[in-house]
Amino acid sequence: MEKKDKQPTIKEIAKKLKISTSTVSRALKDHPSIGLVTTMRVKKVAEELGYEPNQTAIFFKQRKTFTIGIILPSISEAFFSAAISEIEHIANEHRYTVILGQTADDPDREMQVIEAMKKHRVDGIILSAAKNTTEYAFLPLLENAGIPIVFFDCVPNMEGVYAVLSDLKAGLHDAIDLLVSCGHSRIALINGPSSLPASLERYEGYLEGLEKHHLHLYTEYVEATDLSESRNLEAMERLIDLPNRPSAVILFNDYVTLDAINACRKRNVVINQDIFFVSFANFPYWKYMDNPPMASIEQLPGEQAIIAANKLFALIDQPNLPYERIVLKSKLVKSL
Amino acid sequence: MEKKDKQPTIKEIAKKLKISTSTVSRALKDHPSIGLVTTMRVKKVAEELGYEPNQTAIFFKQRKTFTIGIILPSISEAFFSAAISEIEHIANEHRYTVILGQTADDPDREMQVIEAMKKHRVDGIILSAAKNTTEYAFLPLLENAGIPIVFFDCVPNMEGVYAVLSDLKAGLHDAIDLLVSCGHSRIALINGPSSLPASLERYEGYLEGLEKHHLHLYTEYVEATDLSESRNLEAMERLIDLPNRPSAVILFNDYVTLDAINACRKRNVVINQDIFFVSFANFPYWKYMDNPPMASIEQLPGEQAIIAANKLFALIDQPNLPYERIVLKSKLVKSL
DNA sequence: CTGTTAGCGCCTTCAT
DNA sequence: ATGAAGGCGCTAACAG
Repeated sequence: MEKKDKQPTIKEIAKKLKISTSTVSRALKDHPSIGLVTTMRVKKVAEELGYEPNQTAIFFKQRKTFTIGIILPSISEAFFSAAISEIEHIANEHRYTVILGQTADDPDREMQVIEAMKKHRVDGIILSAAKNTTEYAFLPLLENAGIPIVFFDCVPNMEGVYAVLSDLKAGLHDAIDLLVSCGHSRIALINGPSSLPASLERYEGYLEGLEKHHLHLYTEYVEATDLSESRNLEAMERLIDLPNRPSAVILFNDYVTLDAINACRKRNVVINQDIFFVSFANFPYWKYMDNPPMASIEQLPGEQAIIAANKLFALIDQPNLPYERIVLKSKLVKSL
Repeated sequence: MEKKDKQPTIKEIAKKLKISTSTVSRALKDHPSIGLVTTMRVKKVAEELGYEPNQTAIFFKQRKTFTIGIILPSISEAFFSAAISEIEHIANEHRYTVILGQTADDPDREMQVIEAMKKHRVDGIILSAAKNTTEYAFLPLLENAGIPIVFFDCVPNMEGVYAVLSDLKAGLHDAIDLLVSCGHSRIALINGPSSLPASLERYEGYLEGLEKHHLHLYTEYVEATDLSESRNLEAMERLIDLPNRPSAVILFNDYVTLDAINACRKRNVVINQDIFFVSFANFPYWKYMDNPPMASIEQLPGEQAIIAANKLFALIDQPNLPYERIVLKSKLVKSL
């Protein structure tokens, strides 16, 4: 199982030059106290031997791995892969490496991944929590191990953490303002599972929005789905079948919206004519669709990720920054 | 910069129990020669202290990091993020960690990322090469360092490597067969940059397909784009404006297709009526579109990734497997 | 300027 | 069944 590789070490360089390893070590990093000639000679031999410092030894010695972990429910979702992409960029600028973990929204998997990262001695973690994580048992563990963690997007509802998130409520208010200004009063909501904080937030924003415009809350206008395709379709079909069909629907996210669009197609309900959609944008391809939602509430995965990453690197340099909850105002983007 | 963390070590456990570190080390891994009682006592203390083995030390000692690198042009592209997701899964089953690098299709970045991974002493690398990498200068480096590498999707056109790719030509033949069977004879191709092997392969497949059906090759039916939105649009517009406009177009990939769809919309050319598309599938959302291509040549990112990952883990266990080029037959998927 | 020494945490012969 | 000792590759006091 051992690698057969016999990579050159500073020891060999030292032997070859009949000098000490410390001199080699210093020369290699241009330590000022080493003579120019020695430095040159060392570098030459290093070059010849194809020497490369053994990072694993350095990590070990420095007690630092120059590695951060990103943990997400799912890598392949556009929202998250956009985030990873940005974080990788920033990490790269800081000469850090990124290691990756997927939780599939399973709190147990999440715990495992975090423990694995802790074992790897990552210097920090960026986490978008599994949607139904309720206990953050890993927080004291990480705290204890001195590993800073920054949450983003799906963040615990508590003090004493670093978190970056988008303010969904503001987006919802804007959405309802827009719909009302377009003459809508029968506004429905297809929400996500009630277990999610994200769902609660949307619901509250929805209520507040209605209230602000003195619109009545029809309970049959509030649907919930577990985000599966079939449930998404059913939820939309129920709304379509209502005697007083809503004229506008706000949807939990773009994937729900895609299914809702299909439901409308099946029922011959014409989007942006018989019914109007406002969605939470996770889907970068609306501009290619014939019937996009009239507006999307942009959750800015890239921006969230960038802020989270910068915060993490700040924490790695300076571990005792005050806890902070950075809330990005989600922006309403009109597509029509 | 040093972490203040003072995590417990086997030494502390040893001191506490007044036994030697070697005993602790062995007890912790249930070495048969350690008495049951000692083992228990050791484990108990380890538990109490919240001991966790320092992986960086183990990596260092074992000369193995249980880490693999994935290097891709862009993490956020659906094709690649699907691949990452699968690879992360498999790595996880093998108790391996995944580190990530993006090249943005830049050969220099690619080289840097590979060097970084080499420094990290990853146990293996999975690489989808930058689209315009022509020299694979890193191969001897990795060879030398004993780091196995498996290419996937975008692979070097040479012997002596492990590669997984999909057979685009077969897909193209199927596509042309299908189009001809639907009565098309004016079949165009919007290809990618001629520098890409992937473009060449498509072009050859296209020629072969035409030939098979004794169709004439009209040079004006072959467009190329650098994959930018504007070039994609222009290419399609030129085809639309031809006096003998093609009745079907095969497109380099789905993103080109999306733009081509928009070009048609602008020009009031109705898709799946005035003109038909066959694309290479990188886009999982056609089922939600009103005017999808009539068929897609599926490149199976997930499958490619799974095979590549399995191959890599095989190589990590057994470094001298014969070189192999695994070609997946790309499947034509009809959407209409 | 350069060498000596010691040690990071763990594992592994080799003794006992 | 356990301990002692040495070393992985590199760095960083501390001495010269």
